[in-house]
Amino acid sequence: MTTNESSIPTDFIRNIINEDLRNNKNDGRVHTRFPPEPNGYLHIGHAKSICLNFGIAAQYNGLCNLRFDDTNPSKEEEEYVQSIIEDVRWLGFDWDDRLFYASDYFEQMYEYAVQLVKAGKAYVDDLSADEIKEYRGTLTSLGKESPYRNRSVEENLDLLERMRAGEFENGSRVLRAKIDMSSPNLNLRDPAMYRILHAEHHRTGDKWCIYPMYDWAHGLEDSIEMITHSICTLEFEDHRPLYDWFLDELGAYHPQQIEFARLNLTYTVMSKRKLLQLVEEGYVNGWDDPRMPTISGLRRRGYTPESIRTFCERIGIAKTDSTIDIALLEHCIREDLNKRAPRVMGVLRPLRVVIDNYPENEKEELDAINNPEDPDAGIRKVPFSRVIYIEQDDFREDPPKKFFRLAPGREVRLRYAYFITCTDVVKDEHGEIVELHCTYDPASRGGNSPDGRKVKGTIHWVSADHAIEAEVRLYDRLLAVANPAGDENGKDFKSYLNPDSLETVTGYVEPSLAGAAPLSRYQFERLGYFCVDSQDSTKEKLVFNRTITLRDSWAKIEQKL
RNA sequence: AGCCGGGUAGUGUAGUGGUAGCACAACGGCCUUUGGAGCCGUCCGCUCGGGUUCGAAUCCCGGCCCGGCUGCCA
Repeated sequence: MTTNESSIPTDFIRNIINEDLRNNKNDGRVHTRFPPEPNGYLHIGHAKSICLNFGIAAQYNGLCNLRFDDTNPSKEEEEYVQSIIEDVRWLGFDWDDRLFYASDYFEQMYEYAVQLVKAGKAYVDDLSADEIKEYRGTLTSLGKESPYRNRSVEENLDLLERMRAGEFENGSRVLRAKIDMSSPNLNLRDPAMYRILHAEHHRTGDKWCIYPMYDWAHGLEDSIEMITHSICTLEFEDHRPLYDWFLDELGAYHPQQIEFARLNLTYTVMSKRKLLQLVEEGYVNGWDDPRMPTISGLRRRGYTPESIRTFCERIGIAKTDSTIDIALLEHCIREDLNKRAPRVMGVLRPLRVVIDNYPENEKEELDAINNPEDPDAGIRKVPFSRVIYIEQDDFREDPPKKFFRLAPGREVRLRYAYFITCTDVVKDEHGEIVELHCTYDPASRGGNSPDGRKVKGTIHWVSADHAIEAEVRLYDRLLAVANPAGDENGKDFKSYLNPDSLETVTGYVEPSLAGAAPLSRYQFERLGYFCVDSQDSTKEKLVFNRTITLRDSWAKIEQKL
């Protein structure tokens, strides 16, 4: 991909890399990696990490690997592998032939483990999980050594071999690093390196029944791939001494681990556990539900890769725990789509309007500009006729102050069409407005006013006879509060789900939209940006997802009235 | 409580010894055939107390506050 390097703001990680480059550390190489565990779908928080790692590689003329950290077969699945590959690629990044799997290194890791055992730095422990926990001590009390801690190298080697051979049951033994049971850093109190897990691995099948723990595996993966800067999130800060210990004891190539703060977004939950819960308990329709903060959800919602990358650039990188205002994400997609999305007209909540002085059975084609932000986008024809639909919101029988749209006796402009004046309001037996009668000024064709008279409002419309019916899904924030994970009141995040996060309406769109391709994006003038649904839209029945509304300054004015 | 990390406008983020910049948000105005977009402007900040220095957001000491850590998860 092309990266405008000068536009990338600096941050403490790039500062470290600059310094390393100055000192010719790693012979001037920059090599990062994005190492997801294939146990869920990628979300916008991962995008931050992806943009960081791939972005740094691009900026410094380095490389970035895509590596699956598949060390726990009980949680990982091939489905996730595929979705992750698709999502990273969609975001615009490329790893050439450097797609790796931690599981490809299992043999090498085992050999390293044998090396550590031989050096007297690791041992097989027969303690149960509960006992190990007990022996570990607490944040304030020291741990104590396992009675198995001082087995001979020969015995450890034999036991480790038999662990691998499958002689023992799940949980009956672990291989532990022999470090320091009294370390104030709990991670250093003889951490487990291998656990016994008789489980089918999605790539290695039943070849292994012992699997490496994260701390043991991750540094080795980085080392094997000759990573220079191993960037991870803050919660691994306490693990860095362990990362360093393993690599130092082994005398292996030693990348530098650097931690940064993960992304939090207002009105959003980000943990895989919570997202999984939303999917499994049916609060949303799958991982790619357009309300989900997953990459696949954002894609289906209509977000562009560019907008997500811009967002990731603007939020910055630091070590401070922070929560980004979702308004920034929304700003980024509006900004991008404003430049590129073709404009069309669509009416979501139709109100029938009959233009009494317009001839029946007549139809004319009016010119409409495809994108005022892009002169090259050209123009298109929009059909106009005697009966049209306008938005219910664009008419008020009793208009409040500053309401510029249609009202009895008032004149407005129909976008690209004519000036019309409302002459009559038709209601049903419940007093609901069902139809408007208007007259039009033939001299105002195209929306111009030859006599120079001004109208305050311009509204959108579609021709009733020519418009296409479409299902439109109006999305709003999934969560109703800014900090749903806050738990201040001890409430579960699900109690903050927004009951109105999805409203489905049947609307009418102009005929130029016939056959619109899945995932194509449009601005419905005055309403917002909409994207053709990738799953449910067909030639016969269009389905649109609302990506985001336009900024609505009338709503603000109205609020203050 | 022990260890580790962090505190710069409302929210984020630059600035690493020369007196604080950017983005979003908010607010006001201009403009407009989208109450969109754009343009202009306004508001708002260095966690506190000492110290070093001609000079401190930056260095030192102490306090306060926030986050992470007691999986055979990652």
